[in-house]
Amino acid sequence: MPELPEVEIVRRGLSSHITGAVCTGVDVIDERILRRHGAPAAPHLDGAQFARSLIGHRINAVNRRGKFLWMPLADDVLAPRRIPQPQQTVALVAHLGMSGQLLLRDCAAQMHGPVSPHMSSFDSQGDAVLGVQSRDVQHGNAISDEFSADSSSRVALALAGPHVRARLHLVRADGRAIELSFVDQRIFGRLSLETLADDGRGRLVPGSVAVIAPDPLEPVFDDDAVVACMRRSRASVKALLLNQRLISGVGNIYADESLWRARIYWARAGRSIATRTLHRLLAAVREVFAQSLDQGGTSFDSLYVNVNGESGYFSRSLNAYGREGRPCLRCGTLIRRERFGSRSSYYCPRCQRKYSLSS
DNA sequence: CCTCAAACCTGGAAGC
DNA sequence: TGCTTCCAGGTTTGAG
Repeated sequence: MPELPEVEIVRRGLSSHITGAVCTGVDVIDERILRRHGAPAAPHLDGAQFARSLIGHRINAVNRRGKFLWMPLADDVLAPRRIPQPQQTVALVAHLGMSGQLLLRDCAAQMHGPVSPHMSSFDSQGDAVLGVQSRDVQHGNAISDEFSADSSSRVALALAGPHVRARLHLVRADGRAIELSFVDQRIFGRLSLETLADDGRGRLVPGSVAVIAPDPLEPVFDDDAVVACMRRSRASVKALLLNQRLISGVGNIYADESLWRARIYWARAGRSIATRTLHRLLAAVREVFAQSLDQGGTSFDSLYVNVNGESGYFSRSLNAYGREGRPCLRCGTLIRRERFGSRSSYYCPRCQRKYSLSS
């Protein structure tokens, strides 16, 4: 499943391929991808609204914090007369959840000539000539379909392939047409449109990102402050690592890997661990991230595929996660698994002592 | 403050 | 073989 390094790999791929591209069409194949996380009945755009808000906008950049990706959109090229509201910049926000993938595909058909800021291929009503398609496959009904004559939900689903939940049609500045598909088997991933606001640290972020802390790869991440916070807490060090309001981007896999690397038992309370050791833990988190990034992202269950559809390779580098009963690669002791809430923690009982030794 | 569990999903694995 | 149940994961929310 995608964690921070995988998301960063996706970000790099997207950034190099679609920065500056204009959205010319949107297919929402399964509206559940548009729901908000958490709140069951939280308001969200329906597929048609989502498509309408996206079409005609230019993707200005691809940013990341933790496991969140967001793409700030340039002023509406369909309504250039509208007064720009710099404080109200909207971004397309994506979270891959457990099984999400963002896949790019070059379209055979290319547009003629470069895309200008005032594309003639859009009409004055703001509708893209390429069409707005939004379907709810669960009900088999086309919500809005300008090509209803030659397309049906069944056709759309067949064209989409398995687990494609949404698709953006993009045209780059060089005129090349590209499809960006959001594929997600388990539908834990999310797509949303959110306005950007200052996060209090001088960075413009979407609302859903404003509530989480910086990730360890950001320059603003403050090791001393985070360690101090951990030293004050009675919570387990693993719970602290997974607390997105303290550190973002660390998931279950990399938490176990980092703890193994720093030789810390997962259930020890933060306040029971020496300041020096906690600094070592943060360093270990970065090392594990860096190692994963070097290898181009990880995949141990083949659900994760990078932006071009290639699988990552990091699975072989896991030292603790998923290795119950197999020898620790440092000391040979068998890796154990313990329940951590409703999930698992893997650790080496020899390298990661429950109580710190004299050191 | 902290922990746990539920809800959201699917499909593979395990149990019968 | 075929059915049912369980489980995994990230995130948010709410109860205790």
